[in-house]
Formats: sequence, C-alpha cells, structure tokens
Amino acid sequence: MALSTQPYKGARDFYPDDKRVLNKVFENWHSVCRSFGYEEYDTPIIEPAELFAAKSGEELVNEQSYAFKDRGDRIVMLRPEMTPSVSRLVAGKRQELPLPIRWYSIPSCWRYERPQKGRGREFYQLNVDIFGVEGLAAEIEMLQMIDALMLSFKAKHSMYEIRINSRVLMNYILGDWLGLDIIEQKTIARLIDRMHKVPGTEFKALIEASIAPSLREQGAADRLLKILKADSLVDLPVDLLENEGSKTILKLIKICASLGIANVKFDITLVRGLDYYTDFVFEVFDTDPSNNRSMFGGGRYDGLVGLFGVDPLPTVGFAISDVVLMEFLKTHNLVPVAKPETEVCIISIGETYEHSLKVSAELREMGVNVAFDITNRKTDKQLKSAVKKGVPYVLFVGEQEAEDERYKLKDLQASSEETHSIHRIVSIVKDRRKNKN
RNA sequence: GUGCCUGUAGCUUAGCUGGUUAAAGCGUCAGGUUGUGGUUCUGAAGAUCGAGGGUUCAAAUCCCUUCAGGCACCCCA
Repeated sequence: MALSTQPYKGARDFYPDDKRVLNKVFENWHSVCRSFGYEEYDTPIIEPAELFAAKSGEELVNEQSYAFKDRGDRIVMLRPEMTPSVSRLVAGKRQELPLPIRWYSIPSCWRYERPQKGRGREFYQLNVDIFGVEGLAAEIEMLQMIDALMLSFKAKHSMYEIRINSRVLMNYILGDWLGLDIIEQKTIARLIDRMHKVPGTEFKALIEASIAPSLREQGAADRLLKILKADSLVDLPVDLLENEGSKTILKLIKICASLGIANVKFDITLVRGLDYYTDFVFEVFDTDPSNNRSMFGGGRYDGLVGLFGVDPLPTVGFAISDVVLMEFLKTHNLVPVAKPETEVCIISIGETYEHSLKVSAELREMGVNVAFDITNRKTDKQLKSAVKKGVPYVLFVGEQEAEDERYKLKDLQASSEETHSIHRIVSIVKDRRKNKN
C-alpha cells in the first residue's frame, strides 16, 4: 500500500505557488503592524491544557481541541487561539514592560473541527493586542489598524463592514433591564448570536422558552425582541442610551467616521463566542452576498492578564485567520500575485559549466538571486522551464561570452536580449527589483 | 458530532440501460540533425477506475461497508 500524498485532514500543504501568496499576505500583516509600532512575539504551539480551560469558550476547549497526554502524563493542547498565551507572556513581565504594550504574532493554531469553506483544522492567525490602555483610544487604534490591514490588500470600504457592540450594554440589557438570571442570560446571548440564521417566528418561540414565566408575563420577551430590531443606537429606548456601553459605541462610531472609516456599524445582535470579552466587541463582515460571513473579530478583555496572579491590565485585541481572509480576497478578486524571488536563470551552452559557476557566484555576491540550470538539457528546454517558473531574466553563457566576459541577458517579458558585463547586468536586475516594489 | 453531495492517469474530463487489451486534452519527459521560449509536429512515461466485500458467465458501470474530499448545521478565525 503506497503512502498517501494528501496532507492530514483539515491541514494544508503549501506548494511554492501557494506559499508565495501566503508570504505576501504575511508581509502585508507584518508591515501594517510595524507601521503602527507593534512588535512581534512568539510562543510554543503546545500549551498546558489548563491555560485554555475556562478562559476560552467551553466548546472550544472541550470539543474542538487537540488535547493529549505527554510522556509525563501532563495534559497538553495544540493552541486553538493565541490570546491566553499572550496574556501569559504579558503577565510574566507585568512589572517591567513599559506601557502601552503593542504586540502582534502570526501563530499557527489548531482546532478539531470538521473542515469546510473558510475553515480548516489548522490555520494561521494574525493576533494584534494592545495592553495598558483603559479608554477608547485603544479601540480606535484597533479599528484603524483593521482599516489599514484591509487597505493593504486593496479592499474597498464597500466590500466589508465592521459591526460593533458592547458586552457592558448587553449585560445591562439582559441583567438589570430585563431581570434575567445568569443562566438565562447565557442561553439568550447564544440565541441572539444566531438570530439572523433562525426564522423570525421560531426565534421568538425560542426566546420565550428561555425566559422564566414570571418575567415573560411582564413582557420581557417582547421588550427584548423589540430592541433587537434596532438598526442603530438611536433606535434604543432612552434609558439604554444612558448606559456606559452605549456611550462607548456612540463615541467610537463618531470618531471612526471622522477618520474616514465610515463602515463601522452598531449591531445589537453581535455577541461573539469567547467568554473573556468584557466590553467592546466587534466583527468584520464580508458584504458580498456570495461570501456574506463574519470574517474575523475581537474586542476588549480586561480580565485575562490578572488571572495569572498579577495586577490586571486592560486589553483590546483582535485576530484574523489566513483561511477566512483568503476567501474574502478570492471573492473580491484581490488575491495578491506573487512571483518567485529567483531573478536570473543561467543557461550554459557548450563547455562553459565551470565558467558559469563563477558567473553565478559573482552575481550572488552582488546580491542577485541566481538559479543555474545544471540539468545539461537542450537550450530550448532550459529556456522553457525558466519561462514556466516565472523568472524574469535568462543569462546565456556560451563559449564566446565566456571569453569576452560579456553575457547575453534575455528579458523574458520584453522578449529582448542584450550583451553586457556582469556589473551592468547586476544594475539592470536591481533596477527592475526597485521598480517592482 | 449531525445531514446532503462527490470520488476514473499529476490536472480537467469521456466511458450509453454491466461485455474483449479503460479514452482524450492539458501538464511532465524525450526527439524533430548538437546556441534560444510563451507556436507546431512526433514519441514515451503515467490509472488494477478511492479501498474492501457482494451480485453476475462478465462490473469503472448494480448493491453493501469503509475511507477521503466538498458543502451546510453546530461553533468560530
């Protein structure tokens, strides 16, 4: 029985053609993060299971995790997300890190799920977090970064929308305003999260079924259903507008608008599954009907760092996965094109193998990426494979050229060739590189 | 974890209601008289038809099981 050439279920192989695109995506992520003054960190892919227990969502930990025992009987997990790990790092140096802490990372994460469109078991995830800022300025910065990230892929504002909500407001509505107990609050929150996927009448029935009869008689269900229809903040009753969460949202939308980020919208049905969020939450949606989905999200989680026994630290962060982002880029025709980094293929003709070796070495020393075709095949075959690989230049080294130390450089796109010295060749190739970037 | 759909050479497919050595295009490799491509011509390699079992004189083609993939639900990046 031959071995399978397929990758493990839900995990991916990146052939060079795919890897170049992925790298391009990463490059965009890196450069946006750096431009906002964020620094990269990294952590192990394996963490003790208890790091995630009770901090992430229940289902994420119990049913969707790669958990196993190591040889010392410790229960470990492949990280399903990065947030608990960053919090661990920050807590570990809580006293010495200058605030605010602006960090990012691109870890690969693992979740035991059934793969489907835009979701695998393994994925890369850009994680961006800012620690140590209590006020709205942190939220604003996150939204600004998201705007810059989307822009770095040439996305237009019409292609996506940033929906925001506040857990403070939501908790107030469900708790004080409606008078639900903790368990009811949880189930109702779940339901609200799914509101747009369930038919209206069924949704109403589900809500009513989850509310205690005494409250139902006071009209709690109807009050809730009514405010869930709110399209914008001003549709809410006045007493809810007084809530701190509402004020936060209002200010955020206003400031974003003044920054030209007009696609930020209040969405009262936005909940998010992770348990650690404390106030501001958001999700970015693809507006294209064929891919109308939540792409990524984040929010404020002020409680996580403190769980490590140090003083708490207010935090806002978000995460984007490469898998979902690629779906977005595909539907909007924005997938970056990425050519190989090889700039010159050397084709040696006649008895010039050793001379060609020297030429390649010289070019490399001067910073040119050179692939010497050492297959010794016929010239046209070598040329063809250079073309197919997408290399911009071919350099012919024949016996005459070797003698003159001037070589024929062929521009494969322009389909022109000129004979030059090595130095001239280097500057031509480097000029091209500059113009490309 | 639940439901639906799919599974023939590396890729895209043909193969009618079961019948001798399973076709084609693309790609790969080689050659078209020894220094040039994105044209053309010729040739080669490459599939026990996802796997296992069954029905039948006979199965890629019918039935069962299983595996893999896709999509939706769940959940989420």
